[in-house]
Amino acid sequence: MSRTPDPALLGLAQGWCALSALHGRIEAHIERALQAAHGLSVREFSVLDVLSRQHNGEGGHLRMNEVAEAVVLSQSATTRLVNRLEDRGLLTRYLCLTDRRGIYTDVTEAGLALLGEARPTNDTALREALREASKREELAPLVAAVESLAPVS
Amino acid sequence: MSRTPDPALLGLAQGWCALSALHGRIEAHIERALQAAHGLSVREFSVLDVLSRQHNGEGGHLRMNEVAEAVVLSQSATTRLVNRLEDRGLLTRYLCLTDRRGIYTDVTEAGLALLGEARPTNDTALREALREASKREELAPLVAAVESLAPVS
DNA sequence: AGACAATAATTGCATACGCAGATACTTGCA
DNA sequence: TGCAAGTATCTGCGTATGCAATTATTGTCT
Repeated sequence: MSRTPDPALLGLAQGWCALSALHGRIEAHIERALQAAHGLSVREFSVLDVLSRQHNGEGGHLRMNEVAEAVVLSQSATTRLVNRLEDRGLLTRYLCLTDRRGIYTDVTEAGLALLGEARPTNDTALREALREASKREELAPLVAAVESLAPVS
Repeated sequence: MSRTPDPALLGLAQGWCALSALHGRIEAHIERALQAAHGLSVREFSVLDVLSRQHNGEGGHLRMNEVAEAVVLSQSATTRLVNRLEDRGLLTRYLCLTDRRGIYTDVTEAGLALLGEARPTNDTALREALREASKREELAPLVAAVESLAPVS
């Protein structure tokens, strides 16, 4: 009845399961920390972080759809997320001059300040979540993989 | 102005970012496939999968809160998720006889059948998503880590 | 037994999400 | 110029989520 069709495939499924579980645990933990301390959701923090990085080098600013892809969110959700941050004065919108379909965003001083405050909270919560997850047998190897991702360079 | 306080910490943040992005991409891809082919969400599939495994050995059935932890979901969301599956006739609820606070669930024949149909869809979509993600430089190492998670054993 | 804390599950509420359709702008081609 | 196709963003709608409060059951202590 219940056969094991493909061992390699079973491994893949387990890997995905572990990835999903680890992601869920970390996200929940950081979400609570950021929300309690700064009234920011994980995604809001993530967007501010991405936008602040792109602005740093004064290279090319990101269009809405590029932001959406960077944080893996639908375009509609990105629109509303940016709306929220704009309403709170954390960033500003402005149209692209050469193509008025495109919309750019700048993180304001207030946004950068909040981001700066929130970053330690985020990092601490991340470390805690990883430490907690590494206690679970099925998650430990993935935790190790994440920790060894960008070691030096 | 913008200093780099702790390189190790930066690595952690990048690792978490990659983990998050990879998870989001895989989930979105599988979600579309499962939804289109079987009207199942990723989480619904996940719950059916977990429950069917636990029932196999006829070991101990899972309580609601154990299910919630297994799929990393709040208890309220789990209640409603199980409600949906029960309404569709994919599983049944029954009270634990020795502790009437606890509630157990059995996957029905229909549930097992649907799960069996959906599993190949899930696996195929997972492979596609991983293959796609491995093309992205920042995700490739994590993809490799996931793929090498449960190789043999 | 009776009171009180602890545990399991559910429900009310506000919010964020994705999909599909609508709107605004640009580009290409006649 | 004028019109069709393509691209970027936003809006309407239904649904899933988490938190906090609620209900039901069990265990403990006197």
